[in-house]
Amino acid sequence: MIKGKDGSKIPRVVIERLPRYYRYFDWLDNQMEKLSSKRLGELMGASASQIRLDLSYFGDFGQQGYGYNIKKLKQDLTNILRINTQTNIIIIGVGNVGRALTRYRAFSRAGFNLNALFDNDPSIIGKKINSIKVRDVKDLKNYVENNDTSIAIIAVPKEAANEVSGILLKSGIKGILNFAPIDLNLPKNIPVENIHIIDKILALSFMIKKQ
Amino acid sequence: MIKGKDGSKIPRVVIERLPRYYRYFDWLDNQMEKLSSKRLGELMGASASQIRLDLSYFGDFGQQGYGYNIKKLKQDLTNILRINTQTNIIIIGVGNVGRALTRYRAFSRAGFNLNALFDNDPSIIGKKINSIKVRDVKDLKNYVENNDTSIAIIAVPKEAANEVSGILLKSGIKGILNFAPIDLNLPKNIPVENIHIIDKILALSFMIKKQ
DNA sequence: TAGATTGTTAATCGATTAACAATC
DNA sequence: TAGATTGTTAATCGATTAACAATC
Repeated sequence: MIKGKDGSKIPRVVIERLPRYYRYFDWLDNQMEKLSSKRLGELMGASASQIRLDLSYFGDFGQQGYGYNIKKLKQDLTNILRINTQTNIIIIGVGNVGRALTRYRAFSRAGFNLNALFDNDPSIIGKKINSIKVRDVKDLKNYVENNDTSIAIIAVPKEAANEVSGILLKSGIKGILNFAPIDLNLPKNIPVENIHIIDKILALSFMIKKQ
Repeated sequence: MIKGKDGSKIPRVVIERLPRYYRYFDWLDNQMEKLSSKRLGELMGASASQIRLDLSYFGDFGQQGYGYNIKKLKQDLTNILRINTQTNIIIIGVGNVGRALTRYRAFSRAGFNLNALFDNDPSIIGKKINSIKVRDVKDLKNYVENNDTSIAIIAVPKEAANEVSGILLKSGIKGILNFAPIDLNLPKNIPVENIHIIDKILALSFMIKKQ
């Protein structure tokens, strides 16, 4: 269980809102010095109460009568989200999506080091994509066991996703970002975030129809 | 406001779960004939109550003492999510992410027709990507006004995202799938789904740290 | 000091789960 | 018929918002 400043459980919805706060403070930095939860709420489309309660899980960042110092809070969020720490990541599956992520600059800007790529296609194993060698997925377990790796990004077809996630689990991976359109069958102590592109566009499609 | 079978409001969380139900029924089809909400709940990691209540917003699909017929419910979800209808989509921004989406087969499998691409880079305007011509973003408004277009996918840098979404709004787009790491400033009657990859991996990074 | 604004607790709202009559 | 399972209403749980004492 994930605990906040006083040992209380932090709701997952709050954790998932944290990067959004970071985005706002990053944007506001160098524009102004401070702002209140009321003002930030107007900018974000959230209530001032929610902002104060969300942030209070992580620390006492504000000051009565003043508000939040932007530079300071941005720095605190940088630490909380480990943006200032190098985090080693790997990608499994260098098809369409995996290949695009290889070139995704935002990862390195946020402190994520892409260290290895894996695939099962003999025609690309051994080649380099964006100067990173594509390894055989057969070597995945051995690689993760012997190289510090925090997060694995799964970008394989859905038919292969559970086999890959099983290998990652056994190898001691710490977290998984899953792009395969399937729910991974993993114990709930290993954090998983899903990016189901098709689910999003289908929900959109439904909302349009009924509008 | 989006209304269900008896005119009641359908919560957004329920709409966003709908594609997931579709995935399960698609997967179960040809494996078995029927299943109960209890059994489906075990498979999905959800409560039987939630499944029955979620589905009841859209219709009476089950039968007492029997459960849900898989083929029938899959077909019903296909209609509800318009998977059987052609939906015209366009992509704005053919950088890293936009280009990958151009080759994303799952879109056409779910009934989405990618009809046009837009960018502002003179060196790619006029060229073809995956046999679709890249148009000048200056022609975006004119294109959307004169060609039936339901959904626009924004894959431009965050600095350009709000300008693009403003043009789309004025042109009468029906829904937006946004990949830019910024919150679009749009009236709330136009449905938007965000895919913030960096937010997801940062949340994961936090969860790992505190584990 | 007076005004502003925090962090936190209490009240409210909305979503999830439990219970059950209806009925296949 | 008896057992199973639905759709729906009521109870519970969790998240959001409102209120306010503390204090810069």
